[in-house]
Amino acid sequence: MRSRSEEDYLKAIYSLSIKGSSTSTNEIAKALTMKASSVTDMLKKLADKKWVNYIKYKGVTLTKEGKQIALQIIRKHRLWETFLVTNLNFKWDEVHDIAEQLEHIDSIELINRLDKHLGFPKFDPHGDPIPDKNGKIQDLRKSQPLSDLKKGDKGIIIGVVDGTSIFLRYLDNEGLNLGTEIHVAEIFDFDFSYKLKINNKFLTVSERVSKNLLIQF
Amino acid sequence: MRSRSEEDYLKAIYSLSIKGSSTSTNEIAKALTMKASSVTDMLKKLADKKWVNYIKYKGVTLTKEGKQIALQIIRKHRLWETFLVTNLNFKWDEVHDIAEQLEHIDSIELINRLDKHLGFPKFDPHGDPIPDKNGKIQDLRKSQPLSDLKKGDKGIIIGVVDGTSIFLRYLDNEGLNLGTEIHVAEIFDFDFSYKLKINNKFLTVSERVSKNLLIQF
DNA sequence: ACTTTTTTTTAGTCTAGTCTAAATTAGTTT
DNA sequence: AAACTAATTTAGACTAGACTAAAAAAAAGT
Repeated sequence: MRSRSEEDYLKAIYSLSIKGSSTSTNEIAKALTMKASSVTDMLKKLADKKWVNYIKYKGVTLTKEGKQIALQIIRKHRLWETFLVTNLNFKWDEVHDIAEQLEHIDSIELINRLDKHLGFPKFDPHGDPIPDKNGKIQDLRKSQPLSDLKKGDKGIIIGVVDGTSIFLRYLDNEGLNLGTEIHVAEIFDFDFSYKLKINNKFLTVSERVSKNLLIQF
Repeated sequence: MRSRSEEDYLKAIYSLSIKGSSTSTNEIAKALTMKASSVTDMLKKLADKKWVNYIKYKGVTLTKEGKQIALQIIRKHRLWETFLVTNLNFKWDEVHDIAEQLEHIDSIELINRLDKHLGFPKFDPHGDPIPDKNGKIQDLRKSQPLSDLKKGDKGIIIGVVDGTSIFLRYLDNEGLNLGTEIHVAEIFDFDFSYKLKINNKFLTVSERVSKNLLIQF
């Protein structure tokens, strides 16, 4: 059995090792808002359980088993987020904290049935890929920021680069939801803002927004 | 904030006070498979938080606030059970352990939306009433055990008296699901077994079963 | 009413997971 | 390479929530 705390650490280590391979004590501490000394303690426990490779002062990596556990937690998190948005009509910026709790519910059968119920989605409402029951992640969906599109291009919104709450709320307000089809009507050279055509209405967004919105390739 | 442990105690005390009003330390210990000394410790903490009225050696009752909390946990438990059975196709005997975890997820918004999604059900798959968001419980559904019916009577299965796993599995196997309409074709005097007509098929059940099945009035 | 049994509480111990403060190691600068 | 700085670990303390064993109170039996 795994404690909730152990799962939080494994997930954090996984996320941090996406960029570089090895992760430092301080990085983990910051990610979990804990003190470095607490992290050291836990890393020893995780190493005893063979979920991480840990060498004093040298940082930490996940073992195969540790990575598999992390992927299953991420799978649960993203499936629950999908459920909350598509079945319970939550906005995509409201679901994170609830999914953070639901991801620790312990039942493989539950999560496989939820997966089926949702139609085996490959991406969550933020556009992040959902690992399958074996931990396999679909090749990243081909996408580019809106700012790479040219006048006349079309595409579908499939995610965001920076998922902060304020930004997601803005998108929601403007009707820029996941799955919305957009059409670049105009690009204004002087400030690189984009005039979009969406369902026969026009909307102009700033350069900043255009760099943050991911459009299906 | 409440810990999972505190919630488990409040729920147990609520369930035990359905019959008698006051509950003893030993009863709680047995219900939670803990030692009496652990229960005493926790009762003091719950009393400090004004969730129970506790007098040494004299047993314990819930305060208004404590009862309200217990009802909300029961509400969550039963709504999740309903979700698992009606949306994810679990059998009614498979859902208890999972609901036991889900009932501690902390989000009022989540549970209200789940309630709406399920169509504001008044009873869970076991036939137990679901408290509403104010903790109100609908008057118990009028029901009687099958053993009270006479030859020729009709009714709908709405619950069970004893919800042990073996029994529920038996029912499932025989096609005796919640909501199934039954018709008493014959009662055999020599052993009080019941011959039922269900969707034009016949099925005989023992006296024991007939006392355990609740039929809508 | 006195003794025995049962129930409940107290006192002290243990573990997981956090913290602070001090010590150690690694990295960087001169 | 010595000295300083930053990162990491160690040592020791704390809390919640469980436990065991012993003491105290209540209930039951004679």
